[in-house]
Amino acid sequence: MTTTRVDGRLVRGDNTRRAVLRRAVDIASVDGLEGLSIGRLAKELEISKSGLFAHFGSKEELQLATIRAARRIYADAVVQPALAVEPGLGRVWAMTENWLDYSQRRVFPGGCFFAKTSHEFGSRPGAVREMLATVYREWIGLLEQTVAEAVSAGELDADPADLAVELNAYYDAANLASLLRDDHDVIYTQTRQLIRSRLESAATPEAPLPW
Amino acid sequence: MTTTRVDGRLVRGDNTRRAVLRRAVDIASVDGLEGLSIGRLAKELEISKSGLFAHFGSKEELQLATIRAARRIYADAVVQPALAVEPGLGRVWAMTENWLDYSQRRVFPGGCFFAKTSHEFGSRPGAVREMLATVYREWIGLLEQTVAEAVSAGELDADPADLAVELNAYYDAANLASLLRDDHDVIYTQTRQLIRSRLESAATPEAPLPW
DNA sequence: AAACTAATAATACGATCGTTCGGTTAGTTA
DNA sequence: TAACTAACCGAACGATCGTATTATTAGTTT
Repeated sequence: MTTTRVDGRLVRGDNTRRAVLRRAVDIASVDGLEGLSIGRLAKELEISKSGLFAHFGSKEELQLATIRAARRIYADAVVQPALAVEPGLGRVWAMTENWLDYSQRRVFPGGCFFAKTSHEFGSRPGAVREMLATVYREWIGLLEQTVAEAVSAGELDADPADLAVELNAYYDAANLASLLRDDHDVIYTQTRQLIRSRLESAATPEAPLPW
Repeated sequence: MTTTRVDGRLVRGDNTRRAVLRRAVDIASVDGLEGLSIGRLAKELEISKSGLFAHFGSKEELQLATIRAARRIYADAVVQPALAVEPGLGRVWAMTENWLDYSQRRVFPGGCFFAKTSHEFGSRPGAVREMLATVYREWIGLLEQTVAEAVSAGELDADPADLAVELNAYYDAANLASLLRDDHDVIYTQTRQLIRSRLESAATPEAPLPW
């Protein structure tokens, strides 16, 4: 068996690391970054606890790596497909559709990974909270910029910072409702309609409506 | 020393129970209902672990009792003062002010107890999730009814179920932002303004604006 | 083939978890 | 005062937690 080297790392070890993190994000989305225990993770993957541990060096490093892995999955599911749509109201709507799909399809089995973990660590000082806060600011900033492009294009008339916060509020509310209620279709359908209404009230007469 | 009896329970034991739950809601709002450990709770209160445990019989019962205790505190802080305001747009606004104050004043040190624990247990089947789901439905129902009263009074023109969901979305978004950002004043001021705007857009011309 | 390195494993550590059991204290009732 | 009960405590249980140490395997390099 041959292995190649990437950035001085053996591919064998990197595959393990990837498998660990793929499982880790799923576990954490259900049981949190604290409920994500090293022993359980090793048992489910059928590898040794100490071998797994060696990849990260500490629980906190595992948690940080898990957040980075979740961020990549999130970027692939929500952000990148929206960036393929040209700037303007269409992209704002694409971001909305992608986000609600991401929550509804359960890209993470426990719903939005970041809603879950941000609430878990939001009032616990430390590196984990700092990273989650950074991801939060990144995301709101991206949403704000997306709205700002639509304003520049003359398709929306709104304060980008305000509308970004509002859109994000709708997203998270739908995600939380889906955790506590059984009628998921109702929730996401209602949320889509509410956001359409909100965007219509901010759209200029010339704006082509993307729905 | 004399003790009296209430509902067949000695007051001595009930005082202990109350003290335990008062501390429990604070811990859970920061570290979650799972991070709420019996040993830690006993140590902080300087009582024995087994004596504390005997009051509840199981960890899950402690968690359920903690949710009930938090619900009472929430009712006192948010709901009851709003019910003192006469039905209509004024009461809707009172609910909003009380909620944002409840979050901002940190009635629970970790922010909204229910945002925290609902995210923690939302994807974990069991009695705890069921109780949190019930509290959620209660709360949204109350909000919806409050809006409906304002509609009946001719002060708002909106679908009560929709507007209730929207208001709750704004509340939770402010709470989460306050967990991840440092500029709390900005967050709550912005949220108040956003909700005022939303309510003005739904208010009838005759409605007296309560702000 | 020998030397070397990265990846993984075996084992054990002290701490803490929820829970159980048996005893002790405090206070009521007969 | 004696009997009784509710409240509380001390100690221990098996399990699991994160982490450290030491060994072994797999694969590369010379």
